[in-house]
Amino acid sequence: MAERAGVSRSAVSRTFTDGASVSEETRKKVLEAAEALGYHVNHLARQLRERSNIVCLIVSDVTTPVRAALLDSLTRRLQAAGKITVVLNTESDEASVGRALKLTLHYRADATVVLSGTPSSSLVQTALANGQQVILINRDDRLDGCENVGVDNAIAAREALFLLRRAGCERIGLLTSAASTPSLIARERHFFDAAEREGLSISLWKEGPTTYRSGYDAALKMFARSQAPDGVFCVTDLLALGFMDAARHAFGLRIPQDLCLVGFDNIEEAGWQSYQLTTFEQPLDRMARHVVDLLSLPEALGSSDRAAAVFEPVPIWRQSVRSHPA
Amino acid sequence: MAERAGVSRSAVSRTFTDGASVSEETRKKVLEAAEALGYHVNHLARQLRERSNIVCLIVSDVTTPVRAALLDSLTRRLQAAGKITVVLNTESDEASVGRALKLTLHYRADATVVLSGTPSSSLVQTALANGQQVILINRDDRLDGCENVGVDNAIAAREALFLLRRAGCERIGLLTSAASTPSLIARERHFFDAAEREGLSISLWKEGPTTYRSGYDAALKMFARSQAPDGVFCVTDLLALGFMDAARHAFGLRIPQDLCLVGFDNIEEAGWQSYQLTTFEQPLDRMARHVVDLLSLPEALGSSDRAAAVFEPVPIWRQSVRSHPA
DNA sequence: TTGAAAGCGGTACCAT
DNA sequence: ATGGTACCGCTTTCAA
Repeated sequence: MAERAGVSRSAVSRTFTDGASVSEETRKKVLEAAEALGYHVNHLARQLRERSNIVCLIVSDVTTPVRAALLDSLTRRLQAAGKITVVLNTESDEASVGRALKLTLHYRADATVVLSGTPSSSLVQTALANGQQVILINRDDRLDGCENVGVDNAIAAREALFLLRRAGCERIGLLTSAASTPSLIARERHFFDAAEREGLSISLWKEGPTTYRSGYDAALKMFARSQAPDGVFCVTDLLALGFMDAARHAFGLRIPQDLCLVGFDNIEEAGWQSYQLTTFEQPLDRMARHVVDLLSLPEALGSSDRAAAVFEPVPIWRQSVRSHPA
Repeated sequence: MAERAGVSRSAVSRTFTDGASVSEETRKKVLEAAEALGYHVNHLARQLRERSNIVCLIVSDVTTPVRAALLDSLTRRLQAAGKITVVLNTESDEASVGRALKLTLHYRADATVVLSGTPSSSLVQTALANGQQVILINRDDRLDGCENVGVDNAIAAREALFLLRRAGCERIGLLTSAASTPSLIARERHFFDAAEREGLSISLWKEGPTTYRSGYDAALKMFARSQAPDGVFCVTDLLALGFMDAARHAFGLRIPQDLCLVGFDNIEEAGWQSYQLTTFEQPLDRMARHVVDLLSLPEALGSSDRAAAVFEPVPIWRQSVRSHPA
């Protein structure tokens, strides 16, 4: 202990606590001694009395552009808010997420933010019981006691359908992945609902994981048969980009003349010259900010308000959809 | 404290310490009580006696594909090794990195891994003095006492030049960004060295940050004048992809007939059908594994060996370079 | 095998 | 404003 500054430990503590009363003189002595000894307050020892200030991020597939972007916003903002961000990189299955969530308990995290995968309800309950705040991002299945922040999939699905119809597409398809995450399922369901309301029939295609490769493979298979679609809503930009590449390079299809494509996420790559994908942007940074707000303002809003914040996706008009029928 | 299990705290501790001697009976009692009370060992309180098990990752530009990939490997492997991974998302300037590094001291991190930016030498020294291990990734400037892991930029630069020459390129260029990170500078320098050895003159272009957009803008400017290059080594895939898009779409250049391009990193996107970029892969996962090894085996290797591990980049042959002169 | 007690690095309360 | 002290949750000697 740095009390070779010739003062008590209390004085040291007060020096590093803002709003405590220390004379300028002792303060200086302490600061000097600290400098000499290379002393730094141990933030984790503080945690023995108060909150730990730790926020755990449970995430999988960090390399996926959307995920990386979300992780970026979140870590930035958490850090700005003075939180300690621990990231738990898991698989997205329930067991892995469960293990990760259990770890957060050992770290005495004040809060856990789940970016991917869904923990079992019982595990969440124990986290909650341990005084932890649990925030789920883009999980449409609400769990009791969790706070949710996500994007409005219904709007995007409806608008996507509108765009394809306005373009005069006659055989509309929906491409999704075999990985059924809540938000993907929601986009699918809302797209079908909207189509049904208009008496349209949609062809559904599910292919592998949510990757570029899956989109590519899907197109390879779809255009190898008769009755291929001329307008497709891909539930993810990554799928859309792969789909577009295969349609163009393997089948010589022109976008948007022969085929219209709508994506979702607005990842960087969607704006690249080779793609110019029309898509919907998730306001990730605003969502991240909201998460931090949720952590900071303890119970400012009524609990019903907190339970679910849904952000409106913003359409990004580029060139993969015609503005009129061909 | 869970001694309503009817045992001492010592017993509880021993139950959760492997290799401690507890009778099966007490063990059971403790476990039951823990279950009932929802008790979880506080890993951060442990740290008051021993090592904290915390590893800090200092990183900027998380959305950049290489960075995200590295972060992914690292977090995965650290977690597998039982480490607690705290990520500090900073800007890459020295001041930000410095602030981040200072934070790691407050968290009593056992080690800090710097993925981007370079901390000042003095700050590193205080971290070292506090018993922290500091590992720098892809910083060619060696700092005293740090361990380094990186990729061999010299080989890649030489090989890139070879590829372009074999393709018969006559006006060879080098595209880099204005952000002079050590590894970018190294690639540039080695490329020039190699060219000089062969008596070749290279045209150098620096453009903005290390992004797709910069590559795009660079091409726009370069092909707007006479004497444009017919073979370019882009120090980063992202630059190469932007460059390729502008060359193709704005100038109708055919790749590789009219223009040969070599990148570096082998990000996912480089393999996409629209690009098929010939590039060099950084063995990120092996590098990540090495980092974890460095953390685990305390002083297994001689300190000179540890000081710098350089991995050989592996060439990824695709279609952006001709195999013979046109 | 078990329990008592000391100490890890802090902060907060209570006197002074 | 300052110092003394108890306590946060856990591990580790040391005796029993």
